[in-house]
Amino acid sequence: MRRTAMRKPCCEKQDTNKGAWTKQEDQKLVDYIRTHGEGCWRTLPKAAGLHRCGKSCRLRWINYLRPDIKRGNFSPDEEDLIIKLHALLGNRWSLIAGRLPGRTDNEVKNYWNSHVKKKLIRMGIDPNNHRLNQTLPSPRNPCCFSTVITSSGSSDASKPPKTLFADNDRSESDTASCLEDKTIGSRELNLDLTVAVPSLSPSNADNKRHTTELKVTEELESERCPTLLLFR
DNA sequence: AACCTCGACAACCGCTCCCTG
DNA sequence: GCAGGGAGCGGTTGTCGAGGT
Repeated sequence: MRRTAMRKPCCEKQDTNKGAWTKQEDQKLVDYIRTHGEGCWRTLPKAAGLHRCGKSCRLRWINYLRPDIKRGNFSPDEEDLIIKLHALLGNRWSLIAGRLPGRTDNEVKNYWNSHVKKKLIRMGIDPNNHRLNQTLPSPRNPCCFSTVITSSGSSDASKPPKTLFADNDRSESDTASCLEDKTIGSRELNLDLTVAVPSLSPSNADNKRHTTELKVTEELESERCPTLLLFR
């Protein structure tokens, strides 16, 4: 890591607005990007006549103003995919969001933290490593697993589970060891982890993405993530 | 009606990555 | 090879509205 002492701030703090964006600011940003395109976020605020930090502009555009943003609730399919991808990738929200058309990393992250995480915890699953917690839910009452088990895309916890315990008499230890023994990788899930390339030119973005994909692939090769079993 | 709590989500901040000179 | 700078990412915080007491 490189830390540069006395590094210049990304913007002149005393001259920038903070907090919620106004309609006028949104309009200025949209108009500017429509005319000039994305890029050079550092100079954009000044050029667009905005008293905002470049980072703030970028975030506002990416998370809210972009025309291809999909607003509204996440579908059960999307939720399942988020859980699967999180099991594979961890907190790499941008990679996860890349698999969800119209969704942003911030949105996925927020959804994870406010919905999915709690849901998994309720089901006795550690959301950090996707493993069953020490205190396993009883296999005789497996409904607590229904969200992650259903492979049809439904994540409605009120519906009966499909399969985790095909044999409800399976012991807790059997289940745990079964989960522990499985090594799941991207190939088994048939997940193409290539992130959609934006319409911008190749260059920085592509190079970065390529590097990230390589890293992810390497990690997946050796990754052991037992709870992915639940999704198949 | 007033207050409190909680959930959802927008936005900020600090850090890291990677390109360029 | 190194330092500086821009862009992107993820964690965290702030704000607001809904629901409960």
